[in-house]
Amino acid sequence: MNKPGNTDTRFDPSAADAKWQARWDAANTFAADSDSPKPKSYVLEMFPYPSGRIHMGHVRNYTMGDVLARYKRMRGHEVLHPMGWDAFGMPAENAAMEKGVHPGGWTRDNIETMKGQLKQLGFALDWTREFATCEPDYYGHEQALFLDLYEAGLVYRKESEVNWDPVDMTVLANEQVIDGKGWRSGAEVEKRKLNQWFLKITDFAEELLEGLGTLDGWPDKVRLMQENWIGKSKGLQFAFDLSNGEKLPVYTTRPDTIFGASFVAVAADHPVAQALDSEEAREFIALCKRGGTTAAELETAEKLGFDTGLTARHPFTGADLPVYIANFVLMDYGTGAIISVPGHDQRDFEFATKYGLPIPRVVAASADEADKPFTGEAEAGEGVLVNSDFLDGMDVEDAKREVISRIEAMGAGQGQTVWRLRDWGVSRQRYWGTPIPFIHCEKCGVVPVPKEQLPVTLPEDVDFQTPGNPLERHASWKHTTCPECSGEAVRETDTLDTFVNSSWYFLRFASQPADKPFDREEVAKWLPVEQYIGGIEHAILHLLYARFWTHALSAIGKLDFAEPFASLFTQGMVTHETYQLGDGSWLSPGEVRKDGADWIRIEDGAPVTTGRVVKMSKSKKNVVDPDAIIGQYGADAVRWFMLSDSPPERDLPWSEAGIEGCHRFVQRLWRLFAQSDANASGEDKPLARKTHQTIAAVAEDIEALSFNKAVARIYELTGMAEKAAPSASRNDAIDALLLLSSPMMPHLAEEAWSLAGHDTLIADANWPEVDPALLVEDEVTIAVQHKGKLRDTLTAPKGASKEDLEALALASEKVQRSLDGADIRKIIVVPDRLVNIVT
RNA sequence: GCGGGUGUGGCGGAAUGGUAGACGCCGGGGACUUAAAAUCCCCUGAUCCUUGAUCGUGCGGGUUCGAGUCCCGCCACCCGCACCA
Repeated sequence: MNKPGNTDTRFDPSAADAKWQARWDAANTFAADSDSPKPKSYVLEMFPYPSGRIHMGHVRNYTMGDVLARYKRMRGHEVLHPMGWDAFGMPAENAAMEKGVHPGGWTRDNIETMKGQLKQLGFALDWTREFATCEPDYYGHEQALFLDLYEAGLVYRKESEVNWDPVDMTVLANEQVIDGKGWRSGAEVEKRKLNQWFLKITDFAEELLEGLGTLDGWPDKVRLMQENWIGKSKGLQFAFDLSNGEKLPVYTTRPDTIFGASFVAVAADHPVAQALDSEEAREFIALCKRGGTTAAELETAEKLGFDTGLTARHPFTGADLPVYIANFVLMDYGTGAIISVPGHDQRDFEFATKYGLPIPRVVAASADEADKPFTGEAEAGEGVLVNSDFLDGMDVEDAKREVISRIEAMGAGQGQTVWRLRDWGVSRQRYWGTPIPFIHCEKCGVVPVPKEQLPVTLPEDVDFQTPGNPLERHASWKHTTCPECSGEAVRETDTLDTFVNSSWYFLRFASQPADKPFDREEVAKWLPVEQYIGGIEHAILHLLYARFWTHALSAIGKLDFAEPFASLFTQGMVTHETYQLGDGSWLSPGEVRKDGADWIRIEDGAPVTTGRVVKMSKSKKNVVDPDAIIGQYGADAVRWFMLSDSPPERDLPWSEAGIEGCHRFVQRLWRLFAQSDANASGEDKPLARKTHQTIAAVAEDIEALSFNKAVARIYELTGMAEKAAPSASRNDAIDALLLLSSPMMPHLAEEAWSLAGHDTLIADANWPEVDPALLVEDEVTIAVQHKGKLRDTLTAPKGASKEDLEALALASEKVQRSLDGADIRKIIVVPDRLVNIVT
């Protein structure tokens, strides 16, 4: 270390932040070189939607990725750490409607603002690869990929009942309907029939499920959520002979309970139900359709049925089972018809109870409980088969196999796998999205736009004063000629779901040729993403779609790997206390202050109640704007706060006191450096040890993404160095502290590094080497226990023998007092750790 | 209902089955200062008979020389899915 003696003892972020950000930019420090011989690391955070301003959630997400990216660089990796914009989507159109601005202009303005904010935070991003998905040089390639998938038979169009959001006037995917309401608008979703474009994600159901097993770097929670979403179930499909001579296929996962069947039920929109022409039947079907789909309604919905008068012949007993229309049977799962076994399925139990149908027992805990009555609910568990003819005595699994093989032998049905996953409807009746590259011709039908005519670009002159799709209303845009017959034709006016945009952006970051979406070899240099970081809210939608695109592109030979993200980390939210007036209205943190033990509104002293600490949201006004905080404390303090205290997967409660503390530490570390004596000499062994232990531990912590622990260790070493007398060891400790904290506080680290006489950037420095000899202590503290409780601690040389430790422990006065002459039965010695005396 | 997770001081949280509460925040006391800011030092789980001891990681059991950590049974809260046959 070589530092001028008169270094200012205050660190001024307002000068240093901009200075170093400009240096990194000028030197292209963080541009990733695909041809570098170094090992490659791709660190990616979920790219933001340009909603207007960066919020604290972004800051936390990108700070974590940044620390990892900078750390990897210091570890000699060539790091790809890009940033871009998920720039299509409805808020832009809402802004257009509300403020009369163009969605494109609004979006591009937001991008500029937010990019400036990200730059202020000093992220080590490769801005040369930046793109926005709303520009033709991105979405044009997306259209090409969509056509590739079409050629591979993975894109199709069909009329289907869709979830129509009456407020946003658009179609929603199943995944975008939450409790029967639109995920964005919150409006009650209606059913409509429309011609829709679909992606055949179901072709990959098995693959996507199996792939989860290879994703060791993913949280179990997310894998499980995806597994449940894909929803594989194995069972039996077989057909009943109906009394009207028709066949009725049903699906069941419990073929073992077939002898317990007491009725058959079909969905209201099942053909068997639709074919009934009585007035009562039509009324009942209408009643079912009206039934709400919200969680609360489903929970409390009474089981309702309508006896069709038809009967179904049991394949083994020959008994005639009544056929009902039931409101709890879903048309789009299995065959839309079920075989009902009330004894062993709760829904069937409720239904049978209501309509007085028999509830036979066919599974019991043991054979002698074959006639045990039910206690008010169905028993869905394991057991042994009873009252079931040839199945009696078998366990559930054997009985399933037996029934399936007998049904198969009879030719009445077969074992079958059913999935919960549906194909992905990607049509949106929206302007601000990727135009779907197809043309409708009266003569030739639906014709893909030839690739050489891509991109199909959005028209700029559109109006948003009328609801619905502006592309549909545009005077000229949709009128074109058919690529096949050259006759008059119209363009598809639907645009793609924005989840398509985010399903391949990570490929485009890795490789962006002008003439194609990506270069396969170039992509292979970087992918899969080594560490992907984002919010848990994307556990299913985005992550499943992105996996599907990668699997699909791999299947059609465009990629050499199927899974895009080797490791996934889902960070917690940034939360803040909430403030409310007596009338329930929310106040922002800036409007209130603490007055003694109470909280009041600054403006008029009105009493304020403090509420739960919840996710920052505009509606509860508990937001803190990053810009203001950066202006006040500088980027490093904000970054440090984002990493401190809370484990990254948990929520982080923002507090004024917390950021103050971080600011204090920034200054404290700076002061330690500024007030050090560069010419000091001499060794301080304990400090040197602590330094090397810290280097090793911080590296481990960062690799495990345990930033809060890394932060705590840096505090510890700082504290020890502050108290130590000047020495060469102390200067080494300060050097190490600058290096270790440089991924977290890069501006301070650069400033100090340059003042210390380095003419290179600390961003380009290597992670400090650990001296293994200094990792081990030569003296250790030994705990001495008696009766399982700590009685004394003593110091012993590292590696002392059991006998020595035993003797040392027994020599302790405190231990002797505790023993009080009792007989010693046993002494347990854990070397370098403890001695436990048992009496 | 099904599945998963989490419970440790006033708060955020540490702790390979081996000294519970590292580190930070808040709070209290003191130093420096004309004063303030900044900074520094000390204290800060509870209780008691306070040189010390007892209790203490949601609750109840268990395994162990030793349990926040492992096992069994509960409770509370959070998240996901949800008439999926």
